[in-house]
Amino acid sequence: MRLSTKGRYAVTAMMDLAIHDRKGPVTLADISNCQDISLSYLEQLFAKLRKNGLVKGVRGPGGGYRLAKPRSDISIAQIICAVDEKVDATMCSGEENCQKGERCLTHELWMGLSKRIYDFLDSISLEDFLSRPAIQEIIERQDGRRVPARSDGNTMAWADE
Amino acid sequence: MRLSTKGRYAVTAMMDLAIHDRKGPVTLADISNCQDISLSYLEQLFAKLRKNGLVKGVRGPGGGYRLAKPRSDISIAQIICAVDEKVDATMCSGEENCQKGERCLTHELWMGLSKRIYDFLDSISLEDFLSRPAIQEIIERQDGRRVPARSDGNTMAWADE
DNA sequence: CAGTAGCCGAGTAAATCAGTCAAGTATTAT
DNA sequence: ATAATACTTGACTGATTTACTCGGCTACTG
Repeated sequence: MRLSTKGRYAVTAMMDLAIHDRKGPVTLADISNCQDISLSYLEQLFAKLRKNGLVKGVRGPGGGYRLAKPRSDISIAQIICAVDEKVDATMCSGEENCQKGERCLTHELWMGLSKRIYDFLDSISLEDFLSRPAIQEIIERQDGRRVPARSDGNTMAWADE
Repeated sequence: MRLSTKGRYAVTAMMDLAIHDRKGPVTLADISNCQDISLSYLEQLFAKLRKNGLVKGVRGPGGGYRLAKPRSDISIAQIICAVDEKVDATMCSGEENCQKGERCLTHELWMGLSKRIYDFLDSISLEDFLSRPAIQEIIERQDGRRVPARSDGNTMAWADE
């Protein structure tokens, strides 16, 4: 399992989505604004998240993305694996011929290690993180930056151009 | 903290070093043979490991590398951080102005997450891994591939050229 | 049917990875 | 001392990944 900034972007976006999921679909444009992630990059990430059954796309006006499962059923590990697509940690891809036909030191070492990291990340759900008080504060502050309520009639999407 | 193949190479090499450290300095050429890692790449990794006080270089004939500390005092986390050099997980590098002067969601999220991963990896020492039975087997098998005992008088360094 | 918003693919600059090559310098055995 | 050993340093490279843009398409809603 690889742990890179790519995974962080995905987790952050999923957090944002989880926070606002109750009020209906969330647009990528909103997430892009709030979390400062490029819209097109988000599209790529969400394409993978969708293929892995973590989110559902809702098309048309008023559409956006929704979580495909309850917050508590989505772990950090699932998100990272979805965008990294290379779950495999060993270079011998599961076979044990990595070193001249035999199992290498790395095999035992990294298999065990990455399994434990995976288990750890898999034990943390979106729900777990959202319930932390420090997170709650940030959520409230960021809400100010969000596009005003949709039913308001004026989305102001064009306003700053 | 980043988790990539680079870190794995470093950990594997350190494992190999830890295994044979008792018999005196270990050459990078030996590690290169046993673990199938490019010699020049090992040189780069060990330069960083040395700067971070994890290994000591011993020059001259019969030289090589030694652990700078007891096996039990070297954690997986230390090794990975040494070669990745970017311990920092947030993009705002510890400052909290990542998002237009304020703290971003990522900040809380990833700081907590990467701290827990770090703590986890930091709780595993080289000693811990070496004591595992499955590892012991591999060590014994790999020893056959090693350059014959040094005091033998015939290093055969030129033999296969 | 017009507009919103997801969907898809090609393309790209920059960074990182994994490795090579070449020229050193320090140490030790003889 | 001198040669051999072995670490040290730096420049350089191809491949891959990251993060991102652009352009066009499709499905859906009001």
